[in-house]
Amino acid sequence: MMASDGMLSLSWNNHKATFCHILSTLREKERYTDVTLACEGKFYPVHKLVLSTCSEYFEKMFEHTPCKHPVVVLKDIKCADMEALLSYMYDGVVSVLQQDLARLIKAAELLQIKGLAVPDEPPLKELSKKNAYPWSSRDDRSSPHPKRRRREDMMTSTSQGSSLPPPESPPSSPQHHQESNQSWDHSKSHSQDQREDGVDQRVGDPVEPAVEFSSPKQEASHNQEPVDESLVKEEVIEGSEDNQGEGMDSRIEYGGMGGGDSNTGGEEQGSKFPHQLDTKHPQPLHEAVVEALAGPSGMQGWLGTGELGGGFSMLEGYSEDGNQEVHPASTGPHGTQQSHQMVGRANDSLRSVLGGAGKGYITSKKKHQCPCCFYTTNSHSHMREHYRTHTGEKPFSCSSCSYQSSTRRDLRKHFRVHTGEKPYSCSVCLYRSANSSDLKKHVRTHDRLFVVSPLSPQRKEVD
DNA sequence: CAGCAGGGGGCGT
DNA sequence: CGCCCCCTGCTGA
Repeated sequence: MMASDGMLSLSWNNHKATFCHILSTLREKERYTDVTLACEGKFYPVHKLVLSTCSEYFEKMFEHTPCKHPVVVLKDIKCADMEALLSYMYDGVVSVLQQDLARLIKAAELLQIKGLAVPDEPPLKELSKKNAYPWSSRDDRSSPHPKRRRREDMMTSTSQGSSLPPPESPPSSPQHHQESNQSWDHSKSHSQDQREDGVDQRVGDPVEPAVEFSSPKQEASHNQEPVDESLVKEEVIEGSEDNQGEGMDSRIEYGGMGGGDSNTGGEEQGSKFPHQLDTKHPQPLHEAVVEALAGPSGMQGWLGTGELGGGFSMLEGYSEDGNQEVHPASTGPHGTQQSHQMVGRANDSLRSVLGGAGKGYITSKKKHQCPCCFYTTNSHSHMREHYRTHTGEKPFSCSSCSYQSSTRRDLRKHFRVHTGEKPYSCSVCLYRSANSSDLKKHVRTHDRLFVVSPLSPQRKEVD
């Protein structure tokens, strides 16, 4: 306490600690929370104030979000990382396994968490000298900021001098932590429903009712076996209200053939903030990601090439509908298949990227980045279609058999099997095909038998 | 080799 | 968004 001219300066000795403690307590009790972060199906009611204070990204997001209690769905951020980051933001400290550090940093950079991804006190001198975000340059990656380095040192050292209890330590296997927190999830989900205003701010879709997030998740959590976790995860992230629209006409009636089960499949609309994120991350998180790939991430097997897609907008909200009911056509352990499919598709996608086929996936700046793989496209509808390869969603059902497809096109193509329609006919023989590709394949057989003389359009048999 | 299916890109509306 | 074209892989005759 200092006094001068009769004025007393009252100092609250442990103000910071108390303040942080109160904030954490408020968060624990979900008091005054005004934003909910949704991550891997978990919901984190938090305070805009804290997020805005700790992240310019969130600050900007809330600036553009008039909604009272938005729900921000963060895709491709592990809930363990999210919890760690929240602990970091609320407590100023977080414990992280060394093997999870790179991934955490990556998440922090995506969210522009001050002190982890960006300096909490930007060096003004450097700002004037270099660009506005010197910490985001590649050069800077090679030499982490003092803040991060200090934190790394702290985290790698066993003596964590913090009096604060360690946060939920990120599990070695990110696929399993979800179980351990399920009861918590449910409480969060229920609290979610208690919010007075139901307008959600979703990364992928700014205006979606909250119930669309929580209900499918709970249903999935209750009904699915642990083995379906990957599937559950997909469901949780996804909303479902648009399902209705597409699902209604998903079963196409061809030639008046019988109806069938109504499918409530569908998809969601485009995203808004991912683009913002892109613009705010002009530099790809290459190094951090590569770092992360060296870790225990399940993606390392196929991400390990270090070849990253252009935008790499992790928060691209390509969540589709939450209706993942197992259709009769889908036999076998769906969840397990799904997991395998995820890897397989990812490999396919990677092959596409690396093989490239001259498409320029890597270098071109495409708008939409699949959150599950490297696939990028300029077309939102193509992305939704592609995303179904990860979710396994097949909203289009054949009215004559149990066939289901992820696209209307495939269903139409399939239905020719029933109708016998073969619109593609060979100009050389009487061959007809229901599939244009098959016709092309067939024509190639002719090409092997005939050559066309440049002087005469007539084909000559060669052998 | 044909049939079927999955998946990506381009283009018009 | 829907449609179309394309390529590819798998399977069975």
